[in-house]
Order: sequence, then C-alpha cells, then structure tokens
Amino acid sequence: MASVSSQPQFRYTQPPSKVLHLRNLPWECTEEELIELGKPFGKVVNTKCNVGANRNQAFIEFADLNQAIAMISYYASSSEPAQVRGKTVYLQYSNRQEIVNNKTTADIAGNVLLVTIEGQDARLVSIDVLHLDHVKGIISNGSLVHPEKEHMCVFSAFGFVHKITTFEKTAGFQALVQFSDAETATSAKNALDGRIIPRFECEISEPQEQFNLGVDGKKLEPESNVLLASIENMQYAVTLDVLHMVFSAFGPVQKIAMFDKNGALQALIQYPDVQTAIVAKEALEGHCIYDGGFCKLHLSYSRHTDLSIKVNNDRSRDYTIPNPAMVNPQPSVLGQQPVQTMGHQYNGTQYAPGRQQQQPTMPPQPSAGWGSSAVPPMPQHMMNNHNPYIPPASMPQMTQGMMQMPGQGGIPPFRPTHM
DNA sequence: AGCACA
Repeated sequence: MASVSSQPQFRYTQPPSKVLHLRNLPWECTEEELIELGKPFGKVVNTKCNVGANRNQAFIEFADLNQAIAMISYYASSSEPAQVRGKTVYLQYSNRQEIVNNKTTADIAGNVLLVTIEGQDARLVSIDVLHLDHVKGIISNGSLVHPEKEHMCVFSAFGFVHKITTFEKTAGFQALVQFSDAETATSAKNALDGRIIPRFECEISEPQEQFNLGVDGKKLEPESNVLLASIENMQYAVTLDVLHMVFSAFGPVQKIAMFDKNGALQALIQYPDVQTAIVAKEALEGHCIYDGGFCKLHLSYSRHTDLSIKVNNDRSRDYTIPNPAMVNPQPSVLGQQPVQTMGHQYNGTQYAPGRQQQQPTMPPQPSAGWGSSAVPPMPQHMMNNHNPYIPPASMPQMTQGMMQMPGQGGIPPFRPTHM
C-alpha cells in the first residue's frame, strides 16, 4: 500500500473515470443542465440527476475518459468554478466507471399507458392479443411495473412497443404498455381511448411481434400463405398497386395490408395457399423493387392465414371482394380515411397488359424501374406451370432484370417449391 | 459539499 490516499470513501484524488460525480447542485437539477455543463468538454453519453438524500448530486458520463479528464482539469485550474444556475457545483471523478440504470429513451415519463380492456373475452386476452376485441378507457399514464417481452399488437401500430405487462384487477383486465416516448404513447392514447379495436388493426400489427421475437432469437417462422414484407431503403413510393403488381406475379393476391413499423413500410400479402407464398418469398427475398438498390424487400412468413381487411383504402385492400365500394362504409376508429377513391380495382385475374403506364406513383425514372419492370422476374416454367393467374398477354411486357437480382442480375435459376 | 437504482 504505497498509496497515500487509501481512505476507503473519499479522497481528494480519485482515479480517473469517464463518470464524474457532481455535488452541491441546485434543487432538482435537470439532465439538460448537466449536459450543458459537460458538453464543452466532450460527448455526454449519460447522466443521472437528483441523486442522494438531498437530490442535489448527479453524475455525468462522457463518451471518453479524456473528456472527463478535460473537464476536471479545466475546473481544477479555472478561476470560475463550474456552475449550474449560478450555483457552484463541485465535481470529481466518480468511483464508478459507468452510470448504470439511468433513464434510457424508453423510460421517459409519460411513455407508458395503463390500459383497461373490457369485452366478453377480456380475461382471455393474452399478450398476443390476437383475440382482443375491446380496449376501453386508457385510464392514465403510469409507470411500468413488470416488464415482459411480449408486445401488444394493437399498440404497435403507433410505434415500437418496448414492454407490456398484463394483469387483472377488480377494474378488469389491465395492461401497461410502454412506448419509446410520451408522444407515441399519447398518440396511441388519443387514437384508442374508448375505442373498439378493429380486428384488422390487431392483425396488421401482430407480425411486428413476430418480427421482434425473431430478432430476440426466438425463431419460429412456420410457412404461411401470408407474407410479411419489409421495405428497406424506400426512396420511391411503394403503393398498394405496386405491391399488388409485384406479388401477383406469383399467384393471385387476395389481400394486402400496408402499415408503418417504426417509420418503415411493411405490408402483409396474402395468397390463397402456402406454396404460392413460398415461391414468392424465395423469388423476392432481398430483391429490390426498383433498380439501384431502392425499395429492397425483406420477406418473412406471417402467422396469419387470413387477413381481415376492414377498410379498403390506399393502405389495405381485399382483392377478393368484387365491389370494394360496398366494403365497410363505416369510418375506421383509427382515423384511416374511409374507403372511396378506388381508382381501379385489381384482382389476380385482371392483369391487364400495359398497366404499368397507369402507375399512379411512378418514381422519378428509376433506372429499369417499373416501366420495364412491371412484373418481377420469374422463370418461364414457373409462369406456365405454376402461375395460371397471369394472362399470357402480359408476358411480353416482362423484362428480365427489372428487379435487381443479386447474384445473377437476371432470372434466378431457382426452382419453385413443388406446388 | 463527498457516490445512485432495479
């Protein structure tokens, strides 16, 4: 112990740490003030304020040790002490190397909704909420008690759902739903409070759960006739019609539902059978709708087998319904615009040649864009043997390589799974 | 004015 200062608790010379301990802070000092204080010396990656019995201590963690050293060094020789709101604050290296358990972006006040669910099957509503019928009375904002990994689908429509816990009280079946921020929670609250949740909303959101589970390492993705498509690098608008066109090349598309997931576009595409979906997934996975790497498709199997499209609009459509104008005249509770404006109706058998010129949202000249790429590349044998849904008349319109085919740039030599 | 919370 050559060390002079081996007093257990406090010593004047702490070993350096990228975490600084601050004391004598003004009452209820805010994180913003801490960041302001530390910013001149480096990147403040974390803070913790209102620490200690008097709540007048705090921690600042810099990205780099040198930044913390810079701050300590500066104030060690500065004539002006560090100040917050004119109050001198004392700082030194913390005896810890990192701030633990500080608020993350997922713990901002007001980002958790307390939900009370009522309905005939309310107490049967498990977290997958596939059978969630009613959500009524999002009572208040609260704090999360027991985090669980599952995500409640209805709420995923409004943003990433970090955690959900469910429990039963005398008030009924309840849940705490944690979003990334208060804004998302508020928008969910405004949209859902007192409303009956349409099954459709549950269903379009539920794959997000599946997706998230996948990321978590829980694989399970049994084949399905419904594909979940995520579109990456969406430089150009991908419309319902575009998706319908792309996916119709492999068989009749029964239904499509588009929705946002964390700002990215996703869609569910329903085929009548699993085999068609498999073929489409194999053919399209990783490929780009537009040349140049734009609108790259990522496909997975949904757990759904039959989407319930309540509203036909520019985001969702049931192509199996002959006259969409008659579908669901009632407005959606989530503020989706009511039906109307079905410029044209497609179904799998109405694949009109030359319709690529009708593309309402033709991107600004994507190289080898839809003009030459109305139909995804597909082996002829597949067209003839497995895909009776595209009339031969549309064949001449097909151009190989409309979509970037990684590896070959042309028609992939894959053999479709036996149908 | 001297080191936290889940």
